[in-house]
Amino acid sequence: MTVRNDAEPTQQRRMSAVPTIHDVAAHAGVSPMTVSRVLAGGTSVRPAKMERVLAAVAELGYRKNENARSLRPGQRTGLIGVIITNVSNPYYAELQLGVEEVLSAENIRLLVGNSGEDPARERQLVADFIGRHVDGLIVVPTGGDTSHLSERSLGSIPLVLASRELEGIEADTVVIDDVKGAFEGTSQLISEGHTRIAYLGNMVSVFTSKRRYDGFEKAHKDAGIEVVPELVRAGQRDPATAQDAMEELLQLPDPPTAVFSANNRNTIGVLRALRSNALSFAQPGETAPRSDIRVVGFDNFELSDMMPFLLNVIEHDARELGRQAGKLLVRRLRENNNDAPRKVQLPTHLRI
Amino acid sequence: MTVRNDAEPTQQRRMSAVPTIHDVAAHAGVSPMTVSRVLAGGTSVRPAKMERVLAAVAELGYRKNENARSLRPGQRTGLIGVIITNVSNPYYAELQLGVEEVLSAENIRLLVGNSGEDPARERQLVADFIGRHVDGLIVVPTGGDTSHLSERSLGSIPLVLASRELEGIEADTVVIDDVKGAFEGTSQLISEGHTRIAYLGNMVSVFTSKRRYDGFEKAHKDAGIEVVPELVRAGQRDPATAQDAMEELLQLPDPPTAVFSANNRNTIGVLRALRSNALSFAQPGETAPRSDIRVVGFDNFELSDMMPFLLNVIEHDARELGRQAGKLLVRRLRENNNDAPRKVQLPTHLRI
DNA sequence: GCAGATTGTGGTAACGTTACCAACACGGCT
DNA sequence: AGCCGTGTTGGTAACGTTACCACAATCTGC
Repeated sequence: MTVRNDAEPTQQRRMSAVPTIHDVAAHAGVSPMTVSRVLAGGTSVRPAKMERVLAAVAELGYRKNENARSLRPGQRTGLIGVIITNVSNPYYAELQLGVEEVLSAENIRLLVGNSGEDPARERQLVADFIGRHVDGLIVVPTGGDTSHLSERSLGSIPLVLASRELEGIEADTVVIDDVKGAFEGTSQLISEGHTRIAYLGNMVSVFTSKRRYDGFEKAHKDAGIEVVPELVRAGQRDPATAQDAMEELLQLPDPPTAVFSANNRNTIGVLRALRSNALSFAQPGETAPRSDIRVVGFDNFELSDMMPFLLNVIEHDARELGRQAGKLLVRRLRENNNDAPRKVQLPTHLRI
Repeated sequence: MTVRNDAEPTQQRRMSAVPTIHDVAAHAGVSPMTVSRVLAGGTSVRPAKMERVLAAVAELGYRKNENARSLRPGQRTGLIGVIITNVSNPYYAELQLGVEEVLSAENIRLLVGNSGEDPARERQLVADFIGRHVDGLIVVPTGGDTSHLSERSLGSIPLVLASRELEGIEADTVVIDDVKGAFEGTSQLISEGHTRIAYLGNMVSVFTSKRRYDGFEKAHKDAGIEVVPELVRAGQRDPATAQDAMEELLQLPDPPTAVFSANNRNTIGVLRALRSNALSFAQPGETAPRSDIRVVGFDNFELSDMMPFLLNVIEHDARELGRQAGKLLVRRLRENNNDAPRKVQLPTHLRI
């Protein structure tokens, strides 16, 4: 039965603070090492002592201090950093949920940060997460300067890029098949006879936007028609600016007959513009607004099926994207290997 | 000019791993203490050395190891745990964003976990976060057993409850004025002449659900009418089950003429049920479904204004709720005081 | 009943950091 | 010249944990 020489302060601390392995050891009358062994799996510990230790753990409500544990060489923190551009976009909230689903099964916790599409903020978050010694990073990159995500900067911390690739960065990546999705959506419009199709999307500097525009363009090319330059509006990041852009398009002398919208923020803006346009021309007594403008939008979103206009969405599974990103990271962590980066591309589906 | 006796392994580590304060010290030709002082604010350090240290920090890309730092007594981790019930509900995603907005300004990072309304999972997350020595907790509690959130269990870790209170737990709390909101929404329906008003919501064991039901009931009482028991459906947690419940109500011999829905998940289910009902009775050629059933729903949600039926929502600001929760926690951390728990109640607004 | 193998246990050190104390240099003062 | 304060610097220890080693306790086989 050992007695700590500094039993007094420990006694005091126990009142308010988290118990340490020393407290458990003293309580069970063993050394801290024995406690550590019991918690590590209980090999080479006499059953009687093991029981005493477990009782002490339960009684004190002891939990390993993960921060102290991870300080020892070769130990992991059990933390990963997740940087998304904006959780308030339900698409990224789903992504976060998918990541958590996979990683919490591995008993890994998430440090979450929103970059808000700001490269400086992303860089700051990465630096902070490295300082906290995360075991890995899952990032939806904003693009621009990527040096903070380079192998030189991250050292041995595995990185998974989600939703967007980055030129010059070799890392596991999960993306969706933007080009094909946009191609199919646009082709649908063309097959219905439309030739003046508007495009609304984010800045082309964003990976997915560029790819979706490429698919939009390819569909035109394959059909032997040309994209109409004055109907292309890129740079809208939220429904409000998208609505403005769409209202502008509707004012044109020769407005588009169909719209391809490259993400859910833009689609919602388009629908709002169409409704305000339809209402301003509505007959008295007519309650349901109508519009003859066909809309196809990338990304599904909640209630897309309840919209008052005909709308087709190119749907894909954001939660699955998060799950896949999580799985790629877990695989890196488990195998600890230097395999070539893996690329996963998830399918899209045009919902009619 | 000191030279580390173990320069060899450090040299090797620097290739792949994160540099330590010793590496910086060696690089700048000073002791680790001087580096620490420079980074702590640079008091009592000769400008020349300070410059050398800062240069070394920049060159090596050194970042404090926050885990090691927080191990010292009296030091904080700069981490707080955020437990929400489900990020895929945009309401809670907004809440998370509001929390982050306030805490990232304080240079505090978020450990985020989803409880999925499962008390056991919540308990597990709390235990884990305590093990990581978070400086504080912001929790949307699921209810049920609350012992893991008791002062005895948390010790000195400050807790802020968001969106829901807990009986028997004394903690800073931010809620919205559920009772008043539900009262106003229901009163609106009653003032329009409705007397057979359905109620759809989550289980009454959930704090907000109970309060919203209370407001619903109070509006009836004040108007001198009675709640119709067979029109009350509680326990739907997602749109699908809410839709089922609403379809059931529509099948009743004497169906409701109005619906009060206690949260956005239920409102969406109600609208889906109304639409499928309207479509099944639609005349050939009629494209816009109609419904005579009046709906008022708690929580605003994106596109609520674009629904094909008349709908009033009781809106409130989830991001502001998150911000307030963050501010309450920051205040506790800063003042380190034992003030009585503060309660903040945010207003709702019936959108007509 | 004893040597030797085997298992169970504790001490020590180290992970990266910083509070505290001691030591040092340097200038100004008697 | 010697003393003392001020300002700057480094050594040491501790935070809570666990790998490694050494030793104690127990169990085999003769």
